[in-house]
Amino acid sequence: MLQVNVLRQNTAWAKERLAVRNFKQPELVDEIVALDDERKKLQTEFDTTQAKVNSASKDIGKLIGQGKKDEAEELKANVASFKSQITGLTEKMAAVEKQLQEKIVMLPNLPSEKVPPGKTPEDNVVVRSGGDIPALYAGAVPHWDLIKKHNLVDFETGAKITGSGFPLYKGKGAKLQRALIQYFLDFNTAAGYTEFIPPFMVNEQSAYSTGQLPDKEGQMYHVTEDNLYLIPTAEVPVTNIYRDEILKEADLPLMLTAYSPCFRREAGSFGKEVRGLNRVHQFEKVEIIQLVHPEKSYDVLEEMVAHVEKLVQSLELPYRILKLCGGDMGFTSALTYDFEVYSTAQQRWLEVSSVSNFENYQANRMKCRFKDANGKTQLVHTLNGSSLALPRIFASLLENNQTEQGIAIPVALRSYFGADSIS
RNA sequence: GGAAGGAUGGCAGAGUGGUCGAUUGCGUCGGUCUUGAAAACCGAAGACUGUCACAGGUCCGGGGGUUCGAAUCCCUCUCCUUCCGCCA
Repeated sequence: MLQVNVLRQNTAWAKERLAVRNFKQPELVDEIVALDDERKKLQTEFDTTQAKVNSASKDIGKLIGQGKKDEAEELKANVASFKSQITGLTEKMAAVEKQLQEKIVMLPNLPSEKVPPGKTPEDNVVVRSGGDIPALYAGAVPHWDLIKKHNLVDFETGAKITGSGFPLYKGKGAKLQRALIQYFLDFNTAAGYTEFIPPFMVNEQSAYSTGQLPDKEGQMYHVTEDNLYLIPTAEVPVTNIYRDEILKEADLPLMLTAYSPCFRREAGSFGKEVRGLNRVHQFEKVEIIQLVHPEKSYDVLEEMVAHVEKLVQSLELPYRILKLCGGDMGFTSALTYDFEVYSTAQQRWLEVSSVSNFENYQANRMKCRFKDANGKTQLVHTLNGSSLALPRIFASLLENNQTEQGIAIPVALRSYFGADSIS
């Protein structure tokens, strides 16, 4: 969440920034500042009253020690009036704090100055592209047909076991999936990331810290019996490793990577959008996460984009990198780059990675800080990105590499997959 | 699931109603000494809030209660450890 002090000191600027993402309630900023002022006023009042009680209590202790029972009793009577004031103030403060909290979590992150204006995905800006779109042979088909032909994924049985959107990978399909995961993790750890396998369910607090709650409640599967959520991305458990921690400046940057299945309810899409592996309820993903010094986060964002770009290049896929416009950015992000690969048989771009700088938005919710050179505690900046999401990579590999003989496996993957092709 | 015992500052570990925000040890950071380091000695270090700066307030797993006063007593929740049961 945003820091109230920042809003107080830069109210006009904050509203301007929120307008970039077409945020509809700029008046919330004023309301939040006003509530915080009210909170401070009550707090001061509370503190001075409490101070009186504290000093009286000390005096009572001394008087009893000296055997002056009567004087002690007199003081006790005085304290009683303060107590009722304190009770009233406590109630008021709790009410104000509750309102403040409710409103401040409704504010999304402030977009960075680098975010292009715009409302829809059409307004995203292509910053780079690479790889060649292959010329497919006449009989080329979309990945769902290739999957059938080579018996790689069984959607129907997945639907029988669980429901639609829960693919059952089998045979070479399962092997390819495993090869990709292994390759991605090796690629990330070689670049200095430490590998984790996190819990696949998180509690409320963790989901709240990274911003899935309270905003995107419906996106996650919720196990009500134990009040746990199935993770929509490894970002949630892995970022939360450092919740409520005060790190040393020398610890930064922390570079973390993790494989996990991801569970998303994603209601509302239909048709081509969700055909095959384009959009599913359970998918695999390898994530990279960094916790960094605030001054470095934008450089690190570019590094992470370059890292993912190298990975995509090594898979020999045609890709482009988009800088997301204000209207298309996630709630907690300050700047996001999306990676898309071209799915040649479907003739459409598929998002395979999203790399974001959250600045201190998540860190403020998580209370993740570090001690700087002057001994001051500051919030860290957090970043994350997919490196990479599996299903669409899987789909585009099949589509782009299909020939009349079968499906060619990119060189980088061959030792992991154990073969040059699927035929 | 049953039984018992725990949760205190970076770590270990005292503290069972009043000068305890907390003894001590280790670790950390300064300084002295040293060519440098180690050792030794001296000293400094918690977090949050708040203030121009002080002051003040809050924090001993979370929440609630008793009391003039709670790390300390009571209730409750969570987590951990050990034993039993079950189990990949």
